[in-house]
Amino acid sequence: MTTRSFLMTHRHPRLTDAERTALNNAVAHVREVPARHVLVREGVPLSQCTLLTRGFIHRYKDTQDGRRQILALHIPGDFVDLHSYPLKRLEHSVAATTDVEIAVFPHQAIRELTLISPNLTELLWRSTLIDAAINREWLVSIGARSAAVRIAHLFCELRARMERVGMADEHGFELPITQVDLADATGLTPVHTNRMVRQLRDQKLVDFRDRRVVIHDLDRLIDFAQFDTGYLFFD
Amino acid sequence: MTTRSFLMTHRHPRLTDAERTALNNAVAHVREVPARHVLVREGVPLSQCTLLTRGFIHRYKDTQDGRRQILALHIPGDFVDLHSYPLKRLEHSVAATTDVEIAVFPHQAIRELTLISPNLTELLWRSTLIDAAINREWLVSIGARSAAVRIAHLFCELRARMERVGMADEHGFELPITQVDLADATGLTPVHTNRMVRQLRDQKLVDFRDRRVVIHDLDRLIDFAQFDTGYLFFD
DNA sequence: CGGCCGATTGATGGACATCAATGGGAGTGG
DNA sequence: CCACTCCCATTGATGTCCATCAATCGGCCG
Repeated sequence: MTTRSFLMTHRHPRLTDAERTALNNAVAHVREVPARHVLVREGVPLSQCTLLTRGFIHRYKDTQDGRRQILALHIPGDFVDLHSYPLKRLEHSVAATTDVEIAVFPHQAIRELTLISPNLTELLWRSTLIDAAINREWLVSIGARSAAVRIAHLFCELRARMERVGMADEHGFELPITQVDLADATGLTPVHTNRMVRQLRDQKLVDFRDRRVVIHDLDRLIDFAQFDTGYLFFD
Repeated sequence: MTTRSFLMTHRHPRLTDAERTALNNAVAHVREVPARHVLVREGVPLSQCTLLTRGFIHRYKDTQDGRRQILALHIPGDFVDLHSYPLKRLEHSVAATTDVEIAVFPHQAIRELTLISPNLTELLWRSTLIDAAINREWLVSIGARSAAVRIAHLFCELRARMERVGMADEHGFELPITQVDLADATGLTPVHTNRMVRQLRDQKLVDFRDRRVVIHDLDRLIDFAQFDTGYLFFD
């Protein structure tokens, strides 16, 4: 499977063909993992990274009192835990949200990439920082936005990211996560999440049902959600 | 001033003397900036990074409805916006919380460092990722912890980080920020923040007053705050 | 068919927000 | 040296958003 292009490298026209090839060759193997499987457990020393090629993955942290905070939702094309390369371990866990297919990059292979190409290194570094920018936007959402806006904002973000990899258009996208997941991502209870989802539906802003997000009027949703793509660094 | 060691490189014994020197030589100049001065505005193209050498800096984002979410608090020794190097711009703003002294690193100088030393590159990369880990812990705090615990947790974090640079001990530390800042960092209103600060004081867990955090029993505070240093990657 | 999970809805409670006012300390100008 | 102002801390009263508790329903699967 190493003949296949795992990374959306067309987004990075500055990469040379050699760099592109090296990147694809860094994949040790491809693996399928069933939904809910925990890929990485908090604190465990790691020696490889995961690129998601199919399905959804989330990163999360459990608190002492039994709550779960989802820190990130990943879509195909995302380097889920590239930050484990410089950090050596993660301070959170990683799990498959749905059945997934992943490409495994040994840390050693990434190290070799960084040795041959500062350019590629910067690309990878940048990728981990865009993840961090998304973390910060979620911080703004949870800290300063109302429940309904928070949910709408997340839908906008996921739509924008998924559109980028051809999995969404202005009318919506498949989102195979539960309302419980959505609640854990937005810092709300499942019950209140359900009510807010209903409210957004009633207001005809966005309809999340049957694992699918349907958008009636994207501009109106974006306006409601106070959404600005800037933090996704699509440039 | 380039003879002075700006980075806490003793924390990274793997660096060679040459690397250490190169890092220190990458400083273009040192500058003083008064409290409240905005160092970086959201979205503006950047060509340099800032290392904080004295005082406090915060990173924040203003929302449409006039709220401010503080995304990070920085203490001396922190590379405040190193992520602007791979990202070229920031999606948030950066401001001096107090009067500060900063060391300026041109992106070009950082680029040269990355060309001569993959080792150093990884150190810098790692530094930006630890910042991201802190972002995520704040996400857990705001999303899943009560107001009082949230505040206590932030005090624990700052204490641990400041102890590392000799600015705190088990009994407390100077924290020259206002309750309004604390509120904006924790996603609470200043009024409720004030009540929680008082409650923490009454419970003799931690006393934040007169720009100083006084801790009676650190173990008890850590326990109350559900604080675990793991995410700070002190290893 | 029974059991389980996720979605849904109602009733109630509580944590935190909002509104409003006072007080104190620091800086400024008369 | 004393008003005056401004910012920050503080407190009370009230309101509301979201949490909690509890129950039902539907679909899926063994």
